[in-house]
Amino acid sequence: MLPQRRQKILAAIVEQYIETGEPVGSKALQSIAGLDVSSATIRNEMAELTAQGFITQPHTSAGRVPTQAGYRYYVDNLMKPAELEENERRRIESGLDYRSGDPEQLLQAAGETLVDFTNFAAISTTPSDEHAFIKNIEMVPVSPKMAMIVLLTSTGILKSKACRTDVPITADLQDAFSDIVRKNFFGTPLSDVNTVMIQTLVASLGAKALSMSPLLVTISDLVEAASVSEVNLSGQSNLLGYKEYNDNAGQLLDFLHKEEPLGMLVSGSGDSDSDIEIRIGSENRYKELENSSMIISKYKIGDNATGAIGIIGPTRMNYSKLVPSIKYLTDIISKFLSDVYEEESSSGEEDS
Amino acid sequence: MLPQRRQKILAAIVEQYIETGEPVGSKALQSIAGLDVSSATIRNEMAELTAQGFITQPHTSAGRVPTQAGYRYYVDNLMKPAELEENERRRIESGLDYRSGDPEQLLQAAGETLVDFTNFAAISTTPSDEHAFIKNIEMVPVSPKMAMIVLLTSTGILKSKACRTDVPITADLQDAFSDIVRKNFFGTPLSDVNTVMIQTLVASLGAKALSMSPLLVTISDLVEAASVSEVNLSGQSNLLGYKEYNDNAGQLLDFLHKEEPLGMLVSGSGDSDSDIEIRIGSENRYKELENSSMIISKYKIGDNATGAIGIIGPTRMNYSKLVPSIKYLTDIISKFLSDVYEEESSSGEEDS
DNA sequence: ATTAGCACTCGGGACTAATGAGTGCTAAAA
DNA sequence: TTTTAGCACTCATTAGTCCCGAGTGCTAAT
Repeated sequence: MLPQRRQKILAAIVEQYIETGEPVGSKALQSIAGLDVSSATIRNEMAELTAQGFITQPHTSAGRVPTQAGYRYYVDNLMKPAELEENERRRIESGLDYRSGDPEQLLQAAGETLVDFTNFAAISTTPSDEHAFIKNIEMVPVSPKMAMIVLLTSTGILKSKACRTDVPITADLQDAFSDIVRKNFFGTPLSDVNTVMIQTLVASLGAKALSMSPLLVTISDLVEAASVSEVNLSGQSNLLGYKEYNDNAGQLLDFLHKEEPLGMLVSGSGDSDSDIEIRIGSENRYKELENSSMIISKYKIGDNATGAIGIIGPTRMNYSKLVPSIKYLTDIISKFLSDVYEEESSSGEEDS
Repeated sequence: MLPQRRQKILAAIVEQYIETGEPVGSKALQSIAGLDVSSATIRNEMAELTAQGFITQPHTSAGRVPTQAGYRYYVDNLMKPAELEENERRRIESGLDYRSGDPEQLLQAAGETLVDFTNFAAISTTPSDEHAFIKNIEMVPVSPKMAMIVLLTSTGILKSKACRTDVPITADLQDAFSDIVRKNFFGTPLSDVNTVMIQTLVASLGAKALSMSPLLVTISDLVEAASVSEVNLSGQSNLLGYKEYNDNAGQLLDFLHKEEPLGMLVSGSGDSDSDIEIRIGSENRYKELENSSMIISKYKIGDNATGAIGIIGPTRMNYSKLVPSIKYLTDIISKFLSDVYEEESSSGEEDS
């Protein structure tokens, strides 16, 4: 634990640097930190902080800049989360519009809101619920040998896909299909639908197997698509403006562009004790992010489904202001989604 | 019309500049242009070309660079579209995968292909067909007071939206709904569905009006969504690499980010005599694009539906190579989509 | 009409000098 | 023992200067 005064100085350095982006020197600190000591004393403390690895100087004759460890210490011990102002609250709320009832849209909107609000890039995932089950499957004929299959899950995710069949689609076929679907899929957890399950089912169909097979494979595809939580990134171009990325912003954008690691980004470390996670610089496991920080917050729907939303920006970001904003946004999302979830859960299995 | 030799020189300048990005001088041209004249003669011609506004020099002691007018003249009169090599063909083809039957996906894939192939940004629109009509509308109950409405158009576009109802959804309601839908919407051109039409319909329902209203409004929304051709942009981050955008790439990306003008970009000038359109620098109506060129190609499905696909990049792009590539890609798209269209058109109105 | 020759221009790189913010250290003061 | 004043030192940054060389435009000869 750092001595009181040194903490104060570190906090002042971090906050000042976050605000101005310039290395901060001992003189400047004198007035900012509210300490009644001379700049020389502060310099001594700063030398200590430097030795301990919390701050560093870009070059000999410059002020100090927080290191990653410095940010970490600040975030863990010194930072006082700011109170959200009323107009900020409103701003966050007004960005979210949840009439549509579609979780994917809500998360998208939440991302956009964060982008507007923070001027960073935002990342969000649609809820993934290991206990989600199939609510409904519909087949909509499109042409003699083509149909749309529509899948709806208990979490409100809707997926659809076109499917070409080998044989013409007749009324009989449709009836048979909805029969099979009703018996085998309704209420089935998404995780239970896999290739083996589909093949076993096809095998059991006997004569109908040939005509049904493509349709069932399509169902499998849809379930797959619905299981994977979608990762959404927006506001990347905001990052271009920050001088810390300067010339190699392209690299970062390219990295963010290929979706694969994004899921990893938010899934992150398993310590679910805290609902908000701050990752600074190389704490992100990717070297492309070594100059970036993420603030990731998990939302919950009921007890099972979870997802995450957060931001990506330069390590020099206003943590104390951003954390409460993201927390607030997450709360709203959780509430919205839980409402719908409740509604749906209570609906039972009524059919027409 | 420029004299033969001057044309040759202009072409050489444009091509050389496109290749190297460096201003090209008289000496260099001597060997490139294949002219057996001295550099002094070439200088005289260059002076003429400069006077005519086709080329310019960045500073007094530098070589020449094509002006916008220079590119234009080159593109209109001098450029010989390159033959596509076999492996380039394959590369384009392999990027497109049209098993899914979903036009939106195909266009998306086409965009990605262009991005990979050209290293520029790609833009594409989904087909818009003024004669498109409603093929099917389904209602899928989700919870007591909530349903998914799914719309399918004759062009294969599928849209869905959640809808909250004021009264619980009963089997009766569902039957009534599909009855109304069948009678009033099936086969209706998208353009015929509008607020007035919906209101008239609601008014005619009498007692059922209250329960149906939200559902019908949702249909209206869906039709709206299906009518508007979606604009897709990808590969923006590629543009960061080009030094012509240097420091203000952010501006361009921001511009491309807000979707609104994108539709305008591709809809463009009405001269439909040529299926491929090249817009150089300020020929694009937006000042953010004054250093960019677009190559836009229109695809057709049957006789009605059209859309566009193209690229955006710095004016210094290899027009003679890109034009045939994009043309080829467009041909493939047209073919793919037309195939499905035929299939669907021939399907008639069979119902289950 | 073409060409050789030449003076001229000017961006960019290399080098130098001056500036000044900020430091670390030392020795005196509290 | 802690704090402070003072001072020499470092080094990024900026401005100034010089020089090089690619490329030009012009003129006079072919």
